Amino acid sequence: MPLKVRKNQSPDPPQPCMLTHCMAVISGAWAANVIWSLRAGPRRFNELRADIPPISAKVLSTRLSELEQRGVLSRNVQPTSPPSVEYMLTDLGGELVPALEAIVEVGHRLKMRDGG
Amino acid sequence: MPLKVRKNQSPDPPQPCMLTHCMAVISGAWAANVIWSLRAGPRRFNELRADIPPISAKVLSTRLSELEQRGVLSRNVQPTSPPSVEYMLTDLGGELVPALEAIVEVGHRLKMRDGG
DNA sequence: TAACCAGGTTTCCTTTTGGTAACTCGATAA
DNA sequence: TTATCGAGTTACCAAAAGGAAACCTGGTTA
Repeated sequence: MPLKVRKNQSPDPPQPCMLTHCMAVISGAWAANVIWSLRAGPRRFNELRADIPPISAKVLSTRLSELEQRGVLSRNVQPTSPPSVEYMLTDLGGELVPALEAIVEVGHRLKMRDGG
Repeated sequence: MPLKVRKNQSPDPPQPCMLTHCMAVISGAWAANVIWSLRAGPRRFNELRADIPPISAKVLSTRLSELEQRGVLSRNVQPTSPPSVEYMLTDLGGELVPALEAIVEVGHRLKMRDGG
């Protein structure tokens, strides 16, 4: 007879929806790094490029508008000349920081395990 | 004069390396969901497919071998007939669970914000 | 002896992604 | 009047990733 699919303690909805939803926010290339860079305060476009060396202007720009649109960060144009633009985490974005810290924690152990 | 790139409190190495490293583990399609499904105990291949309906056999299979190779989960063949295969989190994999819980937390608020 | 089971793998195709490099804009400095 | 700056955008391209569906294996059951 076919094996039974055992009940799992964790019902699929609603948790994994949230998981999927939030993973979508931090999954794009460099998205987590952008948030990480902003956790210590506001940064300008070119500062972020310097923080995250391999990122291209195109991808950074894409990522910033996605994150802004999702309410994770805010974009503030300073009326200087030339205008400079500062990005900073919103309250919501700030809530991602502990999650990323937990991820960094695990990063350490993964590193120890397969890289010395 | 050109704007200065301000020092950020967070040095780029070594933290974002860890972040990038660990994000790579949980970034593949459905990787986080697989870990989430396993957090309550071992599951078989077809159980995982049932837990995560839109996942294809190919992607699940790919994801499982990546996660095994990275030491996040273990694969145990039961000598039954036909043999059944159980996957479960390793200790290392278990350490990802709090990180995912933090992410789910934020998922809730993101949902409230842009979806009601 | 034909069909079914678990647990995959293979093939093929489409979509998504990210990278490079060149270009834009309005304002200011040389 | 030409170059420079910050902050992007655009066009183009290559690679990677994911989905669908068919196939495989060895043992079992109808």
